[in-house]
Amino acid sequence: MAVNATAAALLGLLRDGAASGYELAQRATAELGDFWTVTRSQVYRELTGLADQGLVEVGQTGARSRREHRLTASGRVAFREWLAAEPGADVVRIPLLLRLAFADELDPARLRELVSTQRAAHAERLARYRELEAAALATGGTDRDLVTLRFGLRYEEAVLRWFDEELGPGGWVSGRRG
Amino acid sequence: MAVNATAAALLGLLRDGAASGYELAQRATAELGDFWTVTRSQVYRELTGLADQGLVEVGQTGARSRREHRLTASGRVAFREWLAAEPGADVVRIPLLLRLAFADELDPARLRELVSTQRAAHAERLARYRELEAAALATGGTDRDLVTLRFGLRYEEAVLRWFDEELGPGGWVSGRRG
DNA sequence: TGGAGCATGTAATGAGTTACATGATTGG
DNA sequence: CCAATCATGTAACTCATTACATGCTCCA
Repeated sequence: MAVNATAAALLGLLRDGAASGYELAQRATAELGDFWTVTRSQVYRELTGLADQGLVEVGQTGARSRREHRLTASGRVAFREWLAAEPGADVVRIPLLLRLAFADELDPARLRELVSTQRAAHAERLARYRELEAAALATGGTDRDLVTLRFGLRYEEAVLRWFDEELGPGGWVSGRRG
Repeated sequence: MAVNATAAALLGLLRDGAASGYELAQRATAELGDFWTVTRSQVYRELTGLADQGLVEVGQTGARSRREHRLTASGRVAFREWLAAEPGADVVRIPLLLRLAFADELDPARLRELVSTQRAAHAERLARYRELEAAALATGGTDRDLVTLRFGLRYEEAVLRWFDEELGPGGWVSGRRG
């Protein structure tokens, strides 16, 4: 009864109550959105698989062909098994890095532009995370609730520092060295 | 003539000379390995597409069905276009984070184990990056050659700090708080 | 000279994204 | 009552990984 991470995430979300695929996709975005993206299509595909394995139970078809999915006992077991299994390797893919690796053939002005746009995007994310953190703390969030958010915070901070120290004024993108 | 990032990477690597798919896969691992993984199967798939579009030229079939691929003029143009295009969004997927989000249902001892295994893996990577950096500096590597490596360094440093401050002694995984 | 290992490529499968179709609700 | 919007799901496609097959080379 091995499930993949995305299917497992759905099982995890179903602990909060039965749901349609649409709802699950929403829960996923709300609760995991920033560090584990799941699209609706994935949800439906995985739910089909989970139902085939008896890990979720599909209810009657309601309005707008809505089908509610409920976690079964074996679904809960499978979820716990996945939870205790060794996590897979991280996937980190930064399109900007790939371009930097080949930047010898890129016009310097355009390069500076790319870099500054990307930096702005990261700065924005960091700002958002800070707001989320403040909001969580204000409403009594525990460390537990914040671990994943804090990961995001540290990640964005590190990335920004990298931008500024490696690519900023003094870095090779602005033309002083390299 | 829009190409995806992986195909573009192959075009970029082909600037260093014609190559078989196998060789390209090796170059990709050697030169981009740590921040842009490319499998052999991907290489062949993309090469087929690139050949169809006339962006690479396929030579005669040699020993072991080896086919050499050469960058064409339009291939070079397509490469430059990709290079100057806006990079896509980062993909960062950390299976451990997903587990942490659901860790309420995980046995604390097992959780500590998972965390410590993952931490060790990151520490190892950091050490490797540091060696690579030292080696690069020793052989006269410029900042340009080091940007991507430095990204990896900062990333791993940030991740380790996160481990230690959020999950280490005092963090909720070791049971003091939360 | 034959087997270990490298070089080369293919097939099958799984995961993720984009685009599409349609049925209910609801506020104006 | 109808137009906008939300809820729901499907189909088609692209991208990525795993498993497989086979042909050279080379050295013990």
